[in-house]
Amino acid sequence: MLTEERHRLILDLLAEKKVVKLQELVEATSSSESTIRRDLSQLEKEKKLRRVHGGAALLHQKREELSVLEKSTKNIQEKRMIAQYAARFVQNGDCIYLDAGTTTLEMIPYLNAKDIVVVTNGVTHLEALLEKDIPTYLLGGFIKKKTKALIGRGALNSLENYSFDKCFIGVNGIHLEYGYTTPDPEEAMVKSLAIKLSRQAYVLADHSKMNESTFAKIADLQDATIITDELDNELLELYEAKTAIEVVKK
Amino acid sequence: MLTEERHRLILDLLAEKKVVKLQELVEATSSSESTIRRDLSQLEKEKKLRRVHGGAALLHQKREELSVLEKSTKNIQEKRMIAQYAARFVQNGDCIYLDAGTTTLEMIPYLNAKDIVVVTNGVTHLEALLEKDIPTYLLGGFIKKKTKALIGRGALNSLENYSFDKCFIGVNGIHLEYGYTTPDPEEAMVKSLAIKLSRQAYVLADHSKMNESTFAKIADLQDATIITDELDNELLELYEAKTAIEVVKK
DNA sequence: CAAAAATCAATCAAAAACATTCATTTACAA
DNA sequence: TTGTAAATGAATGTTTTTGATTGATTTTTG
Repeated sequence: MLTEERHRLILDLLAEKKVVKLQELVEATSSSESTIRRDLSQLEKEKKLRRVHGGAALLHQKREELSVLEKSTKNIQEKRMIAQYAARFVQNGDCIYLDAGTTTLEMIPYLNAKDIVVVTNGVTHLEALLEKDIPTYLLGGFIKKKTKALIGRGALNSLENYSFDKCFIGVNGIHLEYGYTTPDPEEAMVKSLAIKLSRQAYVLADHSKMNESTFAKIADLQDATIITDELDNELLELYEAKTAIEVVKK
Repeated sequence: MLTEERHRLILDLLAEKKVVKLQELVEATSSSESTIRRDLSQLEKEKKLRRVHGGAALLHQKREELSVLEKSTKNIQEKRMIAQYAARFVQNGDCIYLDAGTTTLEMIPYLNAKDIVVVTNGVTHLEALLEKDIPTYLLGGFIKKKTKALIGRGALNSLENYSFDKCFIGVNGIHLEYGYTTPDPEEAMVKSLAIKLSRQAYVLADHSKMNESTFAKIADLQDATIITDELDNELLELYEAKTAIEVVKK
């Protein structure tokens, strides 16, 4: 393949996709990494594109990713730990429901079981899921602007058509007496139904959510297995008396 | 083979392929490398082409890259023109369905009617819709990776719960005999149902789609109003005999 | 924070493509 | 036919391109 051809192909692919990985280009052109790197360097010199770690991007590009990055730096370590732990429960062939929310979003990179199918109400989850080539179904319904979660009657109707091996739900409060809670009743209904439709339900929450309760109840403690990252022994015993609980070690 | 002949052949091949390898020319002309090199040098001097390592390329490859950009920009402008025109049909209080696809996506910035509600199967439409603070419902269903459109039984089920004042559908073919068509049958079903559920349906397509047909039929011509950007008078009359059609002026 | 993995730049030798030269062939007019 | 100029193809040494390798750097992971 001619240099000229490669350059053209690279720019075309880039125009189409906004960002391209080096490996994709290696595949698309059947040439070596070295060659592609040289191409990218040259094209960058010619101001045709911008190199980024792992590939290349269009010159003038939005910084959506940046804002996502900024947003997620805070509790991310803890959430990722929980997410990674939770992802281990997913087995080959499982049909799982992934609740909207950052913790469940973090699970996706660790979903390495084969032949799984994912249903979710989180629009933000889509990109990551498709990136991993996981067949994905989205619930219908009303879009909640702030969280980009699908809620309402449409979401419940959609959900009723499925049943799951496992579901993974993010919550805002876990409380010995009040069970699992979240601030938005509409979201609570979706989470609640997802739990009912699953053979096994997992609730993901970092330690700041323990012994807290918020407005809308999702389910009773015993309806799900808790996955969290910290809990002193005294409380652990109290919770263990009521339901299964997994505490992820740091 | 005559020199003149060879030169003509080279230029023809080049015009067709944009880039041509020296070896290809050697084969095509049954002459030696040296000869072809001389030809290329000469033609370059005459500004008929540009030599590149390994062969030759069209002279204004750079400009042509631009023109690819221009072309896509032009296409976008046509699409935007159609989209802007279509957006005028949306009135205060309307419930509308926006089909997935780039043309309907372009409509969103022009949706300035008040109190409208939008239902869509295009995940990519979401951001723009929320940006404009338009209450939005998403269909459920399976996510088609390439287009990020929601399709399949889930989408149809979701769709059945609604009915619309107007729907705006992108198509790949408009044909006097075969009606509206699109390549993917799954998408066709969704589009078809949306049209059935709407009091008034609009089909958006630039002129390149006119008199074309693709695999899967969506609906008959008379089931929707066509909005396009170019059509000679003769054809216009033929179409007008069958359905309403709006031709957007440049 | 440290280890592991991925990505990167720099270097080098092999392969491909190059310009140049020269002997031979071809075209064509004398 | 013959002379001459243009065109051709082969041979030469040079330059460019390429893919592999190395160790450095960045990013991800635990």
